[in-house]
Amino acid sequence: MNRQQQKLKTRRAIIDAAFSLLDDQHSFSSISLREVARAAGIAPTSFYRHFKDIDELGLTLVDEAGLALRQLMRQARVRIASGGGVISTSVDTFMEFITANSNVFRLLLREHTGTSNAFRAAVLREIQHFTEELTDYTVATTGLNKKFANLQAEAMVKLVFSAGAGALDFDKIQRQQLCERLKLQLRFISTGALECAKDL
Amino acid sequence: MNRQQQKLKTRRAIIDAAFSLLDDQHSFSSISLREVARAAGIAPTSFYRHFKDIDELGLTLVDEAGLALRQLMRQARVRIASGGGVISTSVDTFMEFITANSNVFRLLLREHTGTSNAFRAAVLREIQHFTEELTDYTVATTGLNKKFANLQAEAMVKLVFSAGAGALDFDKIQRQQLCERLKLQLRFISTGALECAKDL
DNA sequence: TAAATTAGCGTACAGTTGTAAGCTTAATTA
DNA sequence: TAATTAAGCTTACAACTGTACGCTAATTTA
Repeated sequence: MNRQQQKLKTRRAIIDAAFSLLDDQHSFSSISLREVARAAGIAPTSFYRHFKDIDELGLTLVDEAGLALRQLMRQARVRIASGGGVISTSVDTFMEFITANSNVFRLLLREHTGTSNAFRAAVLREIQHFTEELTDYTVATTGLNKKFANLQAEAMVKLVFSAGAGALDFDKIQRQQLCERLKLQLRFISTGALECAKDL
Repeated sequence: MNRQQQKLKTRRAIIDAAFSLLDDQHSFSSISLREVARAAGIAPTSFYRHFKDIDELGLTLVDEAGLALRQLMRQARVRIASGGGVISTSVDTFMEFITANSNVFRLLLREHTGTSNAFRAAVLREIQHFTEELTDYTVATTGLNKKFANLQAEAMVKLVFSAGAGALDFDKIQRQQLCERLKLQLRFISTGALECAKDL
């Protein structure tokens, strides 16, 4: 095995270990460097061969989480193209994501309101990215003016994330109900934005 | 001084100390029992004369934060009664609150997505309380059916809290812009809910 | 007044943390 | 092949954590 390959492999082990340590009871800020090292199967001090400190690892996790989110969006777009309502399909795709990757979503959720400026900024970037793409989509498909489309997209993303946060504590049936409520609320927003645009 | 009075005074000192230690860089889970004791001017072990453990203190903080929030609602209602738009007045009142009590709001925001089930449940209760009151208000003033009024209220509260989270990192001018955007988004929801109710 | 209660303190201890220093060993380079 | 590089290890240390135990002193109760 290559030296570079080995290093990448260990780096991956560290990242995977960190993700595996996150659950409903453990946030990133609550896990220690030593815990991560233990889970990754390396000595505590070896950690420094890969990351300057635990925060640098954290930012890497946020980046990876953002990447997963963007892939999710692409998946949703493919599904929409092959039939099904925009709102319904997007919400379903999102809910599938947080069910399969709850720890990844939890990370974004917590660091969004966390104690590190850098983390908050990183999560915010990902969310804004999400919002921008939705804005463009809305302008293209509905012809709503850009400002309103952006307001609508922002409100929708916030609502979806908020619902996602709630879904983490729910079982399957409760999630189903949550989804239906969310879809109606998103319908309120899209209908309201369109109606308000008339009054300009 | 009474023994009971003295005990209450110390208890208050602990609670105030805990609140004072919260800021953008320090969440409740990141502060230690010893830090709180130090800030309250008591010995670490004396802490246990007042709280079973640090979590019991945390729940007390959440309760107090919820109380402050409910008082805020009453204040908003008084303001609405004496003229001014419902949405505009509520948003302004809310923003004044998080400006003056940012640490209190930060606590709710973080524990809402935190690692303790008890904390999350406690914050959720406060938010639901908030939502219920808004639902009743909406039914009474607009005649919207209860289900839609509840969906509308929930969406609005989520959006307001989400905007509040963003406001914490903003300066005065940015907050002003945020407020205007938020008000428009709330308008979308109220208009949309009304419009969607027609289609029943 | 005597006895009981209790808020608060000091000491102590075992466990955990981040990380500095230097060694080993295997891959890379010259 | 010999010299260099570097990933990972072991050991070590000071700082901090929560909390058990027993004492003191002052208030409350009998």
